Amino acid sequence: MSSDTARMLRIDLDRSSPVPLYHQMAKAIEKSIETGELAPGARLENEIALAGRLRVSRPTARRALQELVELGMLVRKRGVGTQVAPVRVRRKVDLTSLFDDLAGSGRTPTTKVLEYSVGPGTPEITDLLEIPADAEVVTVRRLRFADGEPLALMTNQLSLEIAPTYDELTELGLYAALRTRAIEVHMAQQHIGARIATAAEARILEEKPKAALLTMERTAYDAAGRAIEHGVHVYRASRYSFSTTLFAQ
Amino acid sequence: MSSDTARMLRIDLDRSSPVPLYHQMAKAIEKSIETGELAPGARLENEIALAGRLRVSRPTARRALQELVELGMLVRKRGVGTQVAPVRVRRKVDLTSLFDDLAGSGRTPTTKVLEYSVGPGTPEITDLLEIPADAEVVTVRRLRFADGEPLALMTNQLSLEIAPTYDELTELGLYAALRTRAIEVHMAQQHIGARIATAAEARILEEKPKAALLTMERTAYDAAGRAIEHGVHVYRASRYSFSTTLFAQ
DNA sequence: GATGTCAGAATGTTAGGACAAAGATTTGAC
DNA sequence: GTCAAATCTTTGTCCTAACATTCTGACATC
Repeated sequence: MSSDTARMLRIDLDRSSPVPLYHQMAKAIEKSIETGELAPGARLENEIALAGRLRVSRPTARRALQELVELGMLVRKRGVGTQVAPVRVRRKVDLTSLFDDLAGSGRTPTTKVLEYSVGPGTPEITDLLEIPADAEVVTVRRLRFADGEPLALMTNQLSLEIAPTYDELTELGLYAALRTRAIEVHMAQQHIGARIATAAEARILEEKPKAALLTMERTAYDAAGRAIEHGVHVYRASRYSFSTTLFAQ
Repeated sequence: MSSDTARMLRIDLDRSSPVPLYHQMAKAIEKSIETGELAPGARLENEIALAGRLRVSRPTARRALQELVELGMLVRKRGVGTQVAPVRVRRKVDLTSLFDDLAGSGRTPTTKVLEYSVGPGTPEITDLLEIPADAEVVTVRRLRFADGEPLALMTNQLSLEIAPTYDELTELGLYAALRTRAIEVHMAQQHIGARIATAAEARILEEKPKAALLTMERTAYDAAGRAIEHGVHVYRASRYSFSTTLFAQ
């Protein structure tokens, strides 16, 4: 009954590292789970034994386990112990992964910049970006391809002050270009909807006239709550859909 | 300089309550933030002073503050202190709120059950629900209205063993009915897309022929990772869109 | 006047201990 | 044999204490 007995993990801690001990522990256990050394349902040692064996205090061991509970990888019950959570329950939180999930799914993303213009913003956009009404706004329109096939038409607007240059934009993605300027997106609000393609959109996206499009409107903010960017994206519904994993509470 | 001085919050702790002290503290501070007593950017006392004043240990105070940091309501910096986060950065994580956000937005949701049938499931659905291939499956088709106007057509399939009765379903929502049977949805995987309405869908939803529909396919799981329910929903894109708030990392 | 150094202030990490609460198991009474 | 009480195991809460790290600002130096 190997699934019934607690598993003794081999964990090496580097006490001279600046990485906290609890995080080293958490990463080591996480790795054991991902490699399958710890199967779903497997019981871990109790925290006192674990702490004793690794020569750390119980709070340190607890914090490591807690970190994994919050990631959904472990489940703990009083009087029972700590078990590895079932696979499906442990996906990480839906991050602001933009388009580059394409690369992750083995497709090759490319981009064509259709427009890069600077000018005064409409009242709507200066309001959304929380900049003065007379401030200059950069408008970027890009066509995104996957394996050479058009997939999405994206219009983004940013304050001129933080906007990447045309060259930066073509070489990196928008968010990657912003990151080189130390602008990090921390949070975004999105609205996802659908509508029929206009004639121009259908032509650009190589879709049939009046095809269904998936639309996404996003405003991104940095950690201080300042608006960074507003985007209106339309995707070919025949080729693309959003996948998310949601958690209760 | 009231925004420069640390704010002394009045916090009452009930030490005879079964609610942990750190959680009582966190809730009290959260309330102060929500009522505006603590404005965004306001500095809190340092954790040692806070702990001393409330007669709790520093770890307890830290844990309370940490809870609020994870909710995005506080920002802490070493050598600086603890500040209230800007408003927009602190929305809670997108929960599995299903349709009942309608009620929250002031519209009146009603439901008409179009179909409630029991029978053997297709291989696809028994596979998704992880039940034996010859198991019986309940199929429910419902039409959802907001303020009397059709909004969505939802088809849900569940194992017969856990399926609510017809009566339960009409009185409560699907998830509420499941909850009365102690079945809690913990996680769901969703795919959101778009397509053109079929003639039948357009008629039922009172849309124009070939209107754009927003589609959502969802499989819901309980905390143990068991599949509970699979649903295929189509929404009138002219009347409905999904709103989400995403966080990096 | 610009720059480097240092002290103070605040949070971050880690230790070790005591007791409480909840679930599982064993024991005991009937 | 069955049910309830007692016990054990395990995690949850809370405490005190010490040291490390980082940011800020003041001071001194060049």
